[in-house]
Amino acid sequence: MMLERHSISVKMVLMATSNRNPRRSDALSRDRIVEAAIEILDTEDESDLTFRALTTRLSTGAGAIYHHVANKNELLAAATDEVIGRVLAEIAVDTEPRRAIRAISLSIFDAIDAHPWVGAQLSHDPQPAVLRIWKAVGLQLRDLGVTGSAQSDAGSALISYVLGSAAQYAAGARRSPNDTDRKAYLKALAAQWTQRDPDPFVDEMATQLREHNDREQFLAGVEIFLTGITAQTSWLVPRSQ
Amino acid sequence: MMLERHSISVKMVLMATSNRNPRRSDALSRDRIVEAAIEILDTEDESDLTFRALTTRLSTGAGAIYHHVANKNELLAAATDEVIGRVLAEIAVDTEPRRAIRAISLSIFDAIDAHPWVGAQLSHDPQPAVLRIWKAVGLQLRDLGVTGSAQSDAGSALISYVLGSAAQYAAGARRSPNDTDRKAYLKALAAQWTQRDPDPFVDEMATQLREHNDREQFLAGVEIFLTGITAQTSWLVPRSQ
DNA sequence: ACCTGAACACCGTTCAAGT
DNA sequence: ACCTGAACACCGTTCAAGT
Repeated sequence: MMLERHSISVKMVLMATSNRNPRRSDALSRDRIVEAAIEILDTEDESDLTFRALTTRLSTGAGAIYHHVANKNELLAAATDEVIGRVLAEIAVDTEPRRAIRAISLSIFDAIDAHPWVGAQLSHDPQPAVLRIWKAVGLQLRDLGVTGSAQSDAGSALISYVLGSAAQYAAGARRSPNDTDRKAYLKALAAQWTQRDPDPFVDEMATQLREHNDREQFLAGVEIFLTGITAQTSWLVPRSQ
Repeated sequence: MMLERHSISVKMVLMATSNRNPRRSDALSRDRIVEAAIEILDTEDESDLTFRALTTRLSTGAGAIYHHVANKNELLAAATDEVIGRVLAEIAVDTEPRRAIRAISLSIFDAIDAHPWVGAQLSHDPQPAVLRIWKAVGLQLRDLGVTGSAQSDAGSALISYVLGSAAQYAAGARRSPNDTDRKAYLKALAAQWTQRDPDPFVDEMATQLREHNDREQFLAGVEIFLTGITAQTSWLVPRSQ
């Protein structure tokens, strides 16, 4: 509140410099808004992304943001698309489809590890980011010889698995930013399980829950998928071996 | 607004009858609140579940609800647990683990088809419903001979897949309540894909998207899983065949 | 065309006051 | 113990008014 006047003077300085350095212009744009949203989502809590927080950070009015973005949902989708797009673009082109599928899956997992809010977002409404993922996975499946509805089924299965894991993991990761917190969280969750259902079998499951490693378990799941797809494909099309 | 007075008089009638018929008592309880929440979520839009809507339906005050439920998140978790608990309890005990896993997966899929809001909820924070699902799946995997960390990995993979599919499907299903709407939605989404990325390969994917059947594709994914788990298990423990 | 910021129509949650 | 309902501290979104 007390910074209001100060932020105005900062803006005036920026306006002054922008005359000499147009690259540092403070002109509002969709990209700048999305960028600011990502910063807030990464730095603060997911609930801290409000239009009021955005207007403060961008030192502008609410209406100005609506001039570039239709609503909050579109803004969240754009932020998600930006993060996923960046991550998928970085994947090295690999000639071996199975290795490429592992790399794609893992890069999405890591992106959600770094930006937990993306995990929740990816299983919401039409997401442009999901098309990117479908294309990346689909191309590798094609190279693997999986086509037509089999490709659609396999792609759907893998993508649902990746997004499902991501969302599950992100739900916990949001409240445990580091490794120690994560372990404490899993321990508490395991205790909750055994308390809620005092059954020896649940006890065993709780032990596994406590001791598992997220990343390794995620990769184990990808392997189950690849094995399943390969086995089903080789059943139809015998390998040249 | 104008019904305010009327709802009060209705309540007074209920109070009068409750003296003679205690089973129809209007006493507030956690169960009654959860039940009312499920009704609103099923009947109206997800965003229509507000504490004001609840107080109107239960003809009470906001504070009364907070006396039985900690907050909105807990209410949503309880509603989700109620739906999933009901569905899992109905599954016939099947001696063949693979058939049982198919039944469990499908019943969760169908529950989310009937209550799309459950799909979004299941990939949020600690959900008691998720323990139920883990236990149901874990027991079948054990019967299949999968134990220890292999059981944990396989269970995690299957559950992530089921919840991921459910969330993806529910995201679309929320805005297309019937089959005709669903087809129109898929057609629009496919058109969006081809428009956003004019690539022959994306065109093929869009065709598959338009023509696929949700339920069949979901089951195809479960099959890929079962094949993968079986193949990996038989690799380690040769079948007695 | 782009931006401002007050105003609108909501939320979830709290809490003094009642029974 | 259980309930009431006004009040609080927020939201996303709109829109007349400015440049």
